[in-house]
Formats: sequence, structure tokens, C-alpha cells
Amino acid sequence: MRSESSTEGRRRSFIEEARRRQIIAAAVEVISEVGYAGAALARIAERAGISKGVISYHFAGKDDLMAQLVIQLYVSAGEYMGPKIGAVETARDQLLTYLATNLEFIDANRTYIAALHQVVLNLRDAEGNPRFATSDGEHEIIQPLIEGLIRGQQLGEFGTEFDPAPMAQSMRDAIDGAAVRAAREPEFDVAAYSAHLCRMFDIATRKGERQ
Amino acid sequence: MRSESSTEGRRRSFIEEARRRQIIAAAVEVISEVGYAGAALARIAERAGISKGVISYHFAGKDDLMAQLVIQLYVSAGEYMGPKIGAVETARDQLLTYLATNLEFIDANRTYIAALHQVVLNLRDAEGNPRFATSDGEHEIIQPLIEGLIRGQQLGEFGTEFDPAPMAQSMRDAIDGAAVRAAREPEFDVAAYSAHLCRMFDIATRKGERQ
Amino acid sequence: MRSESSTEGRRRSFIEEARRRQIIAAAVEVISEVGYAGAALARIAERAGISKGVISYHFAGKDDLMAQLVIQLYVSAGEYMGPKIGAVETARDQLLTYLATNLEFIDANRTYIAALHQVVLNLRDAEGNPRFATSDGEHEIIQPLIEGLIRGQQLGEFGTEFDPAPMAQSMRDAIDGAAVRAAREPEFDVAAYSAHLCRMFDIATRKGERQ
Amino acid sequence: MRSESSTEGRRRSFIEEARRRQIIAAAVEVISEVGYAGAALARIAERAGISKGVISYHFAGKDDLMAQLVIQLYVSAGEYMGPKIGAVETARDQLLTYLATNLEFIDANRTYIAALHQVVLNLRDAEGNPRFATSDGEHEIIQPLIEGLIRGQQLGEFGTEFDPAPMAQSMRDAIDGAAVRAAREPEFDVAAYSAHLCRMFDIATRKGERQ
DNA sequence: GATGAATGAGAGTTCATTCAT
DNA sequence: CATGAATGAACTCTCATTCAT
Repeated sequence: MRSESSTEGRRRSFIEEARRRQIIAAAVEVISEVGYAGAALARIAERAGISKGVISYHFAGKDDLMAQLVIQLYVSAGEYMGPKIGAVETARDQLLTYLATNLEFIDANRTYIAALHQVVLNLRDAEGNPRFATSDGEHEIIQPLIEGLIRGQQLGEFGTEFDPAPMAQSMRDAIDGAAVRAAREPEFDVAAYSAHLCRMFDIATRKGERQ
Repeated sequence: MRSESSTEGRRRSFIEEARRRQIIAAAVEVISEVGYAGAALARIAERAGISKGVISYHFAGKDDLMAQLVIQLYVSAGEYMGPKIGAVETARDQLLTYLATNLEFIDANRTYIAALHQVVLNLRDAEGNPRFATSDGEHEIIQPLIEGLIRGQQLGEFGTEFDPAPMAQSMRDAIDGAAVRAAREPEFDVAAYSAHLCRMFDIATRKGERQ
Repeated sequence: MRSESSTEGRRRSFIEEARRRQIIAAAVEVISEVGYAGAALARIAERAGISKGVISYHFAGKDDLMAQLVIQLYVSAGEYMGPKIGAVETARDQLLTYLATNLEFIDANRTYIAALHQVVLNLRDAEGNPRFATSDGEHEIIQPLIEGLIRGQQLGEFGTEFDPAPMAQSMRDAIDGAAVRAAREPEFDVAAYSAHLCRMFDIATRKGERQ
Repeated sequence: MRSESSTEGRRRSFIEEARRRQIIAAAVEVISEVGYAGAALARIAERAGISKGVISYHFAGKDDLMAQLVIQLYVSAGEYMGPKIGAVETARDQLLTYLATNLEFIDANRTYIAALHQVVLNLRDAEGNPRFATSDGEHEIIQPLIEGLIRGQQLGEFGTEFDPAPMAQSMRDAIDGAAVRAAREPEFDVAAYSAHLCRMFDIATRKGERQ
């Protein structure tokens, strides 16, 4: 069954896929309650109402389960945001849509995001190197943002007073910060915060601002 | 010896304080290398060149050591930033100084910050609740910022178009994001990023901006 | 289906017998590659290209499969050697034929022998007592040899200077040792070794040797 | 503490060495009773009257414990046999002394030998290759024997009708077979068997025998 | 003050076996 | 007949903690 490699091409039956989702969902719940370190397979299995061995049967191991949890959410986020961003025209609209849809997705998946955060920060490979929280991973996420900003500058939609790289980093940090806060505080108003961020970055990228 | 409570009032000898710092420093190194989960007391002791028992002698336990690590850095940060912020007059200058000195401190303590981040995110009490990563903790840190922004608005230094709370949150997220990046990427230019943030938040808080 | 007892008398269909041989053959391969401890049913099933359940269907359990592996080889060896030994007349010829045909069989079934050795040494019953590697098993195998030697002495073909029991034991040890070596070293020349043993035991059992 | 590598040069305290011997002794007992597969660390610890963790503390792991068990016995055997073989002059005496002292050692360490046999045959490295039961290991043990036989032939003490390699192999097999039997049958008379082997190999290596 | 041997709970993992389909 | 999902026990190993020296 194992799925250590995400590109194994192994076709999975519907029922098996359901089990995997069920287990991942249980992991999400447990992690968001007791943290990464406290998320023992025994507890996850108990939460899912299955025996410990089932997890080993459907995943190559604990690390694989955690990795799949991350990957599944990344894919979901892409599926949610991609079309919406693709549907608008201007670079500015795309930027603001990126921000807004990202926060919408976060708002709709708070516990999941909390768990993801825990996993990304804690999961390491055998040599002890982070598996997701790497410069490479960061680069991969932020590069499209930078390119969008550059395109906007070239098209004359954005001002040229700002450097795209740190601007993109600020946007990512704002989103990640909102995710952490959304995960931590149930009463946190993501929509309002989204509006704040959109306005702030809208201004920050305007022409003529001595930015 | 134990120091489970940080306010135990127990006066410590100089030599004892040195030992504690040495152990915390070793913990910082180990955590930044192998992560929170990989930071066993045995490894920390080995790194410090002492025996495991010494740690138990100077700290109430592993959790206490980790908590002291966090507290020590918070105190250091306060000692570094406090005077500098107090030295400037206007609300705007205080705000920008807060940002700048915060990033200076981060730049000067990258490994330490990396370890702190790990601990804050992972350390939990017996019931599984986060010890530092709480709404209360967040509130405590962010409240002064909010007050600074409100004062600036009342004094007419800042525009009133923005809501102080989300603005303060954005600033915290920007700082925290920079801290994570500084910890992760040795070549990250904190000073340049600091300049970017100062400009961005300077603009965002101006009068007349429809923020 | 079960066959816990080898004398169950259950008549098996041809196709069923074929399945059993196929499974045993797969077990032999796996054991000779990864050893007894590494020979999980899952691996054996995978090697045989069938599902785990099939093994359970055809054998009462793992231990039964292993036992049948041993028994099958014992039977095969008997079928191979019996007629050849029965075809010669003198006690000396029978002795030497026993040696020679035994080594021929070993030579022709090296992997099988390797697996058998692993099973005989490791298979135990529920109480932890060896199932094959027992004094009784040894006695059963060695008794015919002793009787052959005694008959040879009575007939005057062999000298009487040697004690039949230790002589028979030496012969068994020589054969078993050759089996182990044949299983371990592909380039081991069994035929040459067989010639060496035949000469050595021929001399050792001669008349007039102060043995 | 670990000792995965036998040449670690780590000086061990007397008390620590005693613990290691105690644990190895317990392992020997357990293995000889329930076999290699049945020898769980929990059972070994229970037998030694200590907790499971102590074994992990004194050995790098189960495999290390097993390896040390083998090595310790090899060393003991060498210490027992070496001087006795060195004390005799002729090649023939050395050969017979090798045989006799080997069997004496076996006789005096029956359970230990039984355990050793189990370990040698079952212990494998991470890749699944045998750790001791290899052609190389066999060669290392048998080479001195072969050299002794060749020297005897060159000195004219032995006949030249036999090939030293298979003769040496037969001797090893005879010894190993005796070891297995001694381990299995408490009433097995090793001394008598030793006399038998000495006589047999004495004759087999004589001059003038058409061997 | 400091050591390191010992403990014991708990972790992830493996695997023979069972059983609904 | 065959499958493969599920079980649950048993295993090795890790580690914070304790304590005699």
C-alpha cells in the first residue's frame, strides 16, 4: 500500500482513498488539539475509530501520513485558488484575488491549516533536515507572486518604486500570519483582515508612491 | 534549584546563572540543528559538555528549560529594544524604531530565534495546551503596538483611515515572517527587508491614504 | 484444507498440490535470500505472485508451511536416495552410495537445502521447543546409518576397531557440513568433496586400521 | 555507551563490563531455551533481572548485543585453545590438539555454543546479508587449519595423498557437528567423540594411505 | 555539585491471522 | 477459491526522569 513517494502512480481504489482521507482527517484533529509531538499514531487511530495497524497499512509510516496531509492541503488550496485567480484579467486584480482567495481558503479550513503549520514546521527527514520548511519550498511558493508583481510593473499597473522580492515576502508573511491567527483564534475575522491586507498592499504597489 | 515558575524569586549565584545560560545556549544550538523533537536532553548535555544530570539540577525538567529559553530571549529583546524606542519622540518614530530594532535584534540572534520559534510552537503543558502560542501571549505582545498606533492617530501623526488592530497584526506578522526567514536563510538581508517594511508601514499609516 | 498434521490422510487434488509446491518454492527462495526471520508471509506471497490469503487457505499457518517445506524435502531426498542405495549389494557399497547420493541430492538442491537448514534450526512449537532439531529427529536419521555399519562389521566387510555410533555421527556431520557449504558458496565443488568423504570414510572403516 | 563497532577503543569500567557480561549471559540462556526468534529483549532483561532499557543502555541495540555474544565466545575460545596448541611441537600434535581443545571448549560451554550457533545463523545486517555465516568468516576460521595441514605435508609428517582444503573442511564440520550435538544432547559424551575424531583424522592424514 | 547507570512508559513498526466480499 | 483490508499483539528503540555514589 505504502505511498512514501507521491509520484508512485499507484492507482488507489475509492474505498482506499476514503480511508486515507479519514485517517488524515483524524490526524488533523489530533494535531490541532495536542500538537505535533503529542500526535501519536495510537491517538490518531483512536480518533479515527480504527486500529493502529491500519495507518501502517495505508501509509508507509507516520512521516508519510504527515507528508500526505501537507500535500493534500496544498493540492486543495491550488484547486480552490487557481481558477479564481485565472478568471481575472489585470495584474492588480490577480494579486488581490490571490490574497483574497488565499484567506478565504484559510478561513474555510482553520483546523486543517493549524495542523499543516505544525507538520510543516516539525516534519524532518532521516538526516534531520526539514522536509517542507526549506528555502526551496519557500522559493517555490513565492516565485509566482514575484513574477506577478514584475509583470504588473512592466505593464505599468504597479509602481516601480518597490522591489518585488521583499514585497512578495511581505505578502506571504501576512497570509501565513493570518493563517496562524485563524487557527488559533476562532473569533478572528478573516474577511475583515483580508480587506485590510488588500487595501494595504493595493496602496503599497501603487504608482507614484515613494515606496 | 528548580525554576518551574519564572517568578520564583530565588536569587541565583553568578556561577549558577552562567551554567543556566550555557545549557540554554546548547539547547539553542541543538534545536536549530535537529528541531524540537530531535532535541533530547542527552544531546543538549553532550553539546554543552556536561552530564544529563546537570540539566535536571538546574532546571525543573525539559519543559522548564525550554520555557526559560523563550523567556530569556524575550527579556533580552526587551532590554535591547526598550531604550531605543524610548529614545525617540514621535509616535511614528517609535513605530518605525520598534520595527527596525526588532529586526536588528532578529538579525543578531538568528539561531536563537530559530530555536525560540520551535519551542514556542511546540511547547505544551500537561493538558496539551500551548504554553506560549496562545491568544493571550499574542495579545500581550501586540497590545503596545496597537496603543502606539491609536496614540499616533489621536496626535494626528497617523491617518485615521486604518484600523489599528489589523495594522498591528500585520506588523507583527511581518516581523515574525522576517524572523523565520532570517533563521532559515543565512543570506537573507534583514537590513534591506527592514527598510522595505519601514517604508511600507510608513505609507500605510499616513494621513489621507484611503486605507 | 489445513494440513497441520502431515498424516491427515486428506487426499489433495493435483491443482491443489501444485499450489502448495508453488508456495513452498516461493518460501524457499525468500528464506534463502533474507533468512528465516525475514521471511514474512507477505513477502512469500508476493514472490509467488499470489495474495497472502492463499497461503492461509492452503496451509494451517506459517509454521505449517515451514514444516511442510521440511517434510517435502525429506521425502524428495528419500525418493532420490532410496532406490540407489537399494541397488547395491555390499554394506560398504551401501555406505558409500549413501554418502554419494546424499551429496548429489544436496548439490542439485542447494537453495532448497539452505532454506531447509534455516527452518530446521528455527522452527519451534508453541512451547518454544525445536520442531525438527531434536535428539529424536537426529536419532531417526542416524539409526539406519548405525545399523548399516553394524551389519558391515558383522559381515566382516568393515573393521571392528571403530564404534558405529560416533562413526555414523561423523558421517552425518560431514554431510550436513557439506550441505551448509553448498548452500553458502555457489562455487563449492560438491562432487570433489563427495570423493574426499568417500575415501576418508572408506579408509576409516577398513579392517586392520587401529581405529 | 553503544559498542556497534568492536574497535571503538572505548575503555569500559569494571562495573560496566560486568553488566555487559551479565546481559550476554542472560541472552545465552534465553536463546538456548527459546531460540533466536523467541529471544526478545524483554525476556532477556527479565532473565537478567533488569529492565529492558538497560540493554539499550549498554549495547547499541539488539543486533549489537548478539554480535558481542558471538565475539566474546570467539575470543574466549581463542584464549583457551591458543596456548595449548602453541605448546606442542609437531604439526600432527598441533592438529590433534586443535581438535581436542576445540572439543574441550565446546564441552565446557554447551549452552553458550548453542546460543552462538543460533546467532551466527540468524544475525543479519540491514541489507539482509548474514553477519557471521559468510564465506569470508568460514575462510578465516579454516585457513589456519589448511596451513597446518600443508606444513605437515611439507615436513613429511603427513601423507600427500589428501587435499588439505577438503580435509580441513571435514575437520571443521566434525567440530561444528559435535558442537550442535553437545548443545542438543546433555548426555552426549564429547570426550569420547573427541577421541574418535582424533583417531579418524590421525589415520586420514597418515603417510602411505591411499587417500 | 556532578555523574551516569537504571528505570519504565510510550513511541513507531512489523506481521501472522482473520474475515467480509 | 481468492482477495486484501483490518486487527491486535509483540517487538525494538528512545528518552525524560530518578537516584546512589
